[in-house]
Amino acid sequence: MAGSEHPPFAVTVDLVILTVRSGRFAALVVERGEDPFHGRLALPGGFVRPDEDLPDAALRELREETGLSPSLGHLEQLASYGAPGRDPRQRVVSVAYLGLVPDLPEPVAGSDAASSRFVPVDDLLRDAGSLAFDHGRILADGVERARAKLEYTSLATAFCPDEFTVGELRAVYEAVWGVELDPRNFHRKVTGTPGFLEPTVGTTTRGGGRPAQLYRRGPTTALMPPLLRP
Amino acid sequence: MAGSEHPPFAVTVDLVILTVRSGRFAALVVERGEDPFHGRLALPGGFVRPDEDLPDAALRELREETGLSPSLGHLEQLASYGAPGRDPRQRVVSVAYLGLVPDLPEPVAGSDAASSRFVPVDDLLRDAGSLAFDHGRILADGVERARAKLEYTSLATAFCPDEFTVGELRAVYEAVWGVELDPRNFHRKVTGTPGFLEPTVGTTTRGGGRPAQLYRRGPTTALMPPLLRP
DNA sequence: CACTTTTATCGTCTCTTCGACGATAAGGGG
DNA sequence: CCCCTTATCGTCGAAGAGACGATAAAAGTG
Repeated sequence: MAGSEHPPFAVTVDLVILTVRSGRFAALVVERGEDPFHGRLALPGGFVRPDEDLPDAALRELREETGLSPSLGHLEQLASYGAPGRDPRQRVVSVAYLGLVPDLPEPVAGSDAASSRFVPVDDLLRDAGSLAFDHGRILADGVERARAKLEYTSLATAFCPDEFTVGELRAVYEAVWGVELDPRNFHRKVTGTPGFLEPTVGTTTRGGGRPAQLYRRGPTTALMPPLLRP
Repeated sequence: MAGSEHPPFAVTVDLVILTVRSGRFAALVVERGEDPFHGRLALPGGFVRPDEDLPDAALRELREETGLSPSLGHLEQLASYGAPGRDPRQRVVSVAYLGLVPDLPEPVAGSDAASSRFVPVDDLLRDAGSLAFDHGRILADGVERARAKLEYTSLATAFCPDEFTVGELRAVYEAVWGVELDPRNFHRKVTGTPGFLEPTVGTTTRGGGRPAQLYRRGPTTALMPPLLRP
């Protein structure tokens, strides 16, 4: 409001990058190479540049830390965290972004953090303090947001490759929610929601059993009615 | 990430304070008394102090601008906005908060902004640019969040006084969503959801017609199944 | 006071959707 | 060929939602 001088703040972006990897819901973390929290795990992130928009900073950090572009997947703002003392060095307000990416060969370690890797969220959240700063809370918020959005959006497909089967999509839901879903009811629901899945010409038999129809993401983003957690 | 010097940022909070006032969904705005945007309407807000947490800054601004404490009502973080150039004076990252308050006698004009008042959101959103800075977008985001949360939470009661009738609650939904709801189905839904409403001893006849049972907020926060917009 | 208007509250009917689960289809491995 | 695995289709019963009729209880009006 006032035109007076403002206090000094640093602004960073932190990234909650989630994927499903061999049946486990996992988040991307880096090992810190300096104090504070030297050697501890942390979310990837970094300072916003003077003339950079917040989503651009998030995309840049994602690219730097993982070599990923979220063209595959999804990136959205999660929340901001600015408690005094959350960074012992200075006052930092961090804008967290939530990204969902398909299972990748390897999180191609970029320049910033050669030590980046995916770790199951259960392990990271088991005890608060396994992550540096307040990253445990940020991760928990991101995980809950992702779990909630699977219910009423088609975002689960962001965890899948370009083409996928209903069974693979179900495995995403089961890993993210940590539950088992009835294959028959799940199949009815996702194939019966117009615009959720678009069948392709191919079928596949990866995974054994009867060959399954391959699908691609459809144009629908909102699931109405939703697919509720049991 | 790096310990190098950070660029200069200012951090502010902006408030989207919503209420339902004589049947209209309205937001609190102030008239700016200085450049830029002198004389234009804007959301209340201000700079975060050096040792102040973000929610504390939001509560302080709310109190300063309206004399309100959100003990009645609800306050949650909405999103952050930090595009370069959104404030022509300097680089500002603003953390927006969403507040829901019951209808008040008058938005007791505080010290900062004697000109604060509630204006129907339709009027404010009709043309982008009716609000200063990017406050039109922030308001739109807050309005959409409020509309969505009425579906699957009991937050509509935050717009009501301590005791209220089912009809008054329905009027909240109708004003926020801009639709008409069937009084019978609505009554069945809200009284049939355990923990949503707790009956009190009294009844009232304000508004004419048959006297109505008075209710208080119940402990339930999540509406399951939700009350969907028509 | 009889009558109309207004709002509240209770019920009924139908349709959709969901969860549980049976049945069949179509691959691979022995 | 038999078995195991996964995919896909169907059926049944219960729950919830929208449409809407019916009754209740006040205030206003002649």
